[in-house]
Amino acid sequence: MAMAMRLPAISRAVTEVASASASAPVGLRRLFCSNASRFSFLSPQAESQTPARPQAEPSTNLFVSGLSKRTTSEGLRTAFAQFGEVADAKVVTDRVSGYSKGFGFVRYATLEDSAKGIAGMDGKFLDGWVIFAEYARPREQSQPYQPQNNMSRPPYYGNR
DNA sequence: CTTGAGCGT
Repeated sequence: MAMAMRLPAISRAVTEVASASASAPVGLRRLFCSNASRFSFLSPQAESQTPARPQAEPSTNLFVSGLSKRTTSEGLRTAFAQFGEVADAKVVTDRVSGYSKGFGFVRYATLEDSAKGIAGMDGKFLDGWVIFAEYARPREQSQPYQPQNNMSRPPYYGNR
């Protein structure tokens, strides 16, 4: 009775690992599959079909995630500067508390440097955490601060 | 103020 529970529990765990690898972000997926997906001659369709998580096109700007919440913008710049000229490095912090959100951005001076930065830093350790570096998606809103929530509707307190 | 899977006030 008690022994019979063990085997299903194991196979369930295996299934969960497999599905986690399938639904994980591209950076995280490298943990499970490494570069094996590059050799996709066994399943040629996998290459032509758009994966669930499309990668951003190459840019000088890098999205870096998996950061320790103790990693600062200066630490980020120092780590990535080994592989190229860093024009800007920024750990994203909560506006009110000021604490790191665990990801950030690194902008290199050139596309060549940003490619070397990904190659050199993606999957590496920084402050005790495995970090992921990939090309950043273009920002959704433009440069000056604009609240994404439409609070523009004036308050209305009834008559008069 | 350190334990998340995340694209910037």
